[in-house]
Amino acid sequence: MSDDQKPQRPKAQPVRGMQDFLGEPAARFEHVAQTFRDVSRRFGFRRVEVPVVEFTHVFARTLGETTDVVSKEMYSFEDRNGESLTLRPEFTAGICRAYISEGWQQFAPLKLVTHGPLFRYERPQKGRYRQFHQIDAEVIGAAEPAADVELIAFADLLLKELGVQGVTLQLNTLGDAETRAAWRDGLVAHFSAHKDVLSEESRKRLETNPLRILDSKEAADRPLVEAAPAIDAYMSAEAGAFFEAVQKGLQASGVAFERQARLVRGFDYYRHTAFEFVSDALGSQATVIGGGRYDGLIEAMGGPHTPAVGWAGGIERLMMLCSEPAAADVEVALVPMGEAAELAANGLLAELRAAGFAAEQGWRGNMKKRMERAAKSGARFAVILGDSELEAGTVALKDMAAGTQRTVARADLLAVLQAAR
RNA sequence: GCGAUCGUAGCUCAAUUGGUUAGAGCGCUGGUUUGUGGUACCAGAGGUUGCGGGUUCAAGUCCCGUCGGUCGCCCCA
Repeated sequence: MSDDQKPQRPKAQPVRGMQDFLGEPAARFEHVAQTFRDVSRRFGFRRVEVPVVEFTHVFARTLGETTDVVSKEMYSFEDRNGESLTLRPEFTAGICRAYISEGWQQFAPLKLVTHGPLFRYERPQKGRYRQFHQIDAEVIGAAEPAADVELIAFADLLLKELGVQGVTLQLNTLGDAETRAAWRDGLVAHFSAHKDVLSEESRKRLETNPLRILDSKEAADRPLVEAAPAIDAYMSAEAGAFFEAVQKGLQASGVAFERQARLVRGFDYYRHTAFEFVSDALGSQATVIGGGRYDGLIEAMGGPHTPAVGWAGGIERLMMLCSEPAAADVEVALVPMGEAAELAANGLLAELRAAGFAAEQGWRGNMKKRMERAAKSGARFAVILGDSELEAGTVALKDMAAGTQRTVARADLLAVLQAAR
């Protein structure tokens, strides 16, 4: 690998579409993840960990082998055995694979959350990176509409806790298998009858994925889409009752939503509930959290018939929308002067940290430098410790915001800080 | 995969129709003050102008290529 013949070293640069975070963006990232963990705990969801890499067919099968999603947009490569592996482009397929592999049906119904990096081999652009991050929630093994309600209420509360403004929940149903099939046929008939007016892309979709014509961006398709039959005309009694139950449950939970009859999911293992939390602040990449019921997926992957529902949300997008977190990393900064004080500072730090304080000391520089660093760290208090304080068994406690300073007995410091908390 | 656009200090940007030694602010380091930060003043470090080639007496500036960023198209699980 390293070629010491050549003086030219490779540039230190990230792989295309991958990014490094430090400081404010890193804090926002952590804030989203932290809030997600907290809200998921309140809803009784358990953390699940699954691999970042799976055999390519795990994703290829669920996405449809022939689409260029598979051929072009998955981050795939061969390992040393010539086995085709893929960096996960989404969470659901891997979690379902684990559910089958590990026999997790014994725990059903399972309420699971996870978050972490995902990968898609696309040209990066605004809001889309090759490595990106999502939060994810799934309920596996529950056919009840109550599961959909709880899952959506979870997302709703999360967005509220994050302080995300201007988001609306759009809700639709894709019905059960028969309803969906009948609707699909109805749509194909409708669009085929007006094929000549249809945009070129939508004409292609007519063959591959007719439901997707409904969210075509082409202005030319608008009137046709408006005139297209809604699913309601094809709804079976069971599917209608299910959708009704979800809507009533949301209303009872105080979750606001609006019916969006053109909201669809492309793949045919999706059933019933489909929803998206859509922001008006993000341009074309408007969805912040999207999900739905995928009762057919686990069976399609070779497992037992298992109803399931889930959602995922992009952390980077949520970062852009949430109110900025208050970044107070350090509470107490120690400013020791001289070797003896530096040594003594270690004991103080240990005591403070054991008591739950975020505390640190500057490692270098004269007093001025250390005070500067203390100020930059955002610490509320500076604890100044020099030879005279050591002798007297005291410290100087400075309130950084007020600029006031007083002498405190070393033995009382912890109590004084706790009182000020 | 296709298209547009941009690459100058760690960051944000200057630099006359091509014309001396490529500048500023912020940040960083040190000092004014070897015991006091968030405000002041002084000084310093930091650049092969992304990389390679070409045109020219002369290229940060013009041309070609290449790599990278950004935005869009395709796609969006």
